[in-house]
Amino acid sequence: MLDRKFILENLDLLKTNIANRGMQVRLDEFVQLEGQRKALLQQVEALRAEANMLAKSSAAVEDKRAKGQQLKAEEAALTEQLKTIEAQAEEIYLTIPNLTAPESPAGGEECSLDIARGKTPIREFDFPIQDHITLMERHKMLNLAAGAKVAGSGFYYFTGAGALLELALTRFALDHIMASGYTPVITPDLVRDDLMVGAGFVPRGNESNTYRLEGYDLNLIATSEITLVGMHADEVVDLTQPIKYAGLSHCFRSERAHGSATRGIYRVHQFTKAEMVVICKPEEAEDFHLELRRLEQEIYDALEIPYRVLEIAAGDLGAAAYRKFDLEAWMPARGGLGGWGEITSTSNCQQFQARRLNIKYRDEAGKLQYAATLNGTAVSVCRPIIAIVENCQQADGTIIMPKALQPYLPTQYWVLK
RNA sequence: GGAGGCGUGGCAGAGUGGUUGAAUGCACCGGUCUUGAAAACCGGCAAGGGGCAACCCUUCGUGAGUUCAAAUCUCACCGCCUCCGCCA
Repeated sequence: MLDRKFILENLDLLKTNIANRGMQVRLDEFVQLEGQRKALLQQVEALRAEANMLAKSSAAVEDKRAKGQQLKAEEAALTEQLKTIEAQAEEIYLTIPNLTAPESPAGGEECSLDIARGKTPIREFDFPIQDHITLMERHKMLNLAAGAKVAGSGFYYFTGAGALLELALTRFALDHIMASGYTPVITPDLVRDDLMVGAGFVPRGNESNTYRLEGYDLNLIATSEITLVGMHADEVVDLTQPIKYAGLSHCFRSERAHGSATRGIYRVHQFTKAEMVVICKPEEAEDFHLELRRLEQEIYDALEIPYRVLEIAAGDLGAAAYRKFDLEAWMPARGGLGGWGEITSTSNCQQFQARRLNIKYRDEAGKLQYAATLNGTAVSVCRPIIAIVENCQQADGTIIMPKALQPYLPTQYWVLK
């Protein structure tokens, strides 16, 4: 969230920003409610001040009692009104998005800019190619039918080389980012409602893309970003050195897949992900955002997967993101003719998330400031697997694993025959 | 699962109905001293909100309640610790 005062003092800026993001926010109503809230708050506080003074005074107890009870009744009535107004204002407040970087183009998804390419060129195939489902089933790496039987559509089993490939990918990614000072962390896969909201996710209602546990104040996490950032909620953290995590967790998303571009394991309800999170001083955030993007590019260059880098348009940014880069891998069989598919995403949330979660640090002057938070995907397992098996397939149906994964795979899995 | 105990400022730790937003120590900031540092000594130091300001309001795990008045009493919830039971 943004600072309340900042919002009220920069309404035009906010309105332009909301328009650029293609969002609907009841900003005028918010301003009106805030006005009412402050007026009521002042009345309530005046009554409380009077009651406090009375309680501390040396008046006779009987007088105190009579006057005090009267003040308390007045205060209770006004407080009731105040709570209603506050709740209404809060509801809108939570929908106000972060500001947007000047680099982010206005407009929706189609306005995102293709700004860079990976080192690996797109391969020309001189034989009819197969999609990841066919390839993985052939090599007994994937069992979609069993996933559907046991947990429903959108679930799957990784077997044999598939299972080992998940482990190899995550371990490779962790090693790579650990070398840049990221601490590996295995987090809970469940999280309480308040931290979910704090991180910017919606646990309930139509807009929710996440699972909630019936009877518990708990949700399956959509990303370990939630638990990694939530780890420091309500804390004053030491940012002499930035906090850098390499999180490993399962991720759960309830969104439904449809269309040929999402066949197989492109969009699933559960996947394993190695995630990078940085908590730093706001003035360092831009640099770390570039570091996260660089690490992502290094990982997919090493895996020899062709990709492009997108500067994400305002309309496709999450509410918390100030700026976002996506890496999209070339998936040769996607949608039949091949296509780009998102494999990573890195966002600079500036102080937006930290303000919600109350994560602060002490600056050089000793003052408390909100920290900046950033996140980026290292490896979100399913989609890179699609890219690897489709890009590395041979005319005879064998798959040659990227060299970078060899240290993480038994030798008999270096080439899947 | 049974029994008991605890949850106070960045940390440790006093405080059981009214002048306690909270003793004390550590940490931190400023100063004296010192060639410099340390030590010692002096002073400052919770957060959030409202107000031009004086100043006011809120916060002692969370929520509800009792009272003119709650860190302090009651209830519920959350978390932590100890012992017993159960068990990898």
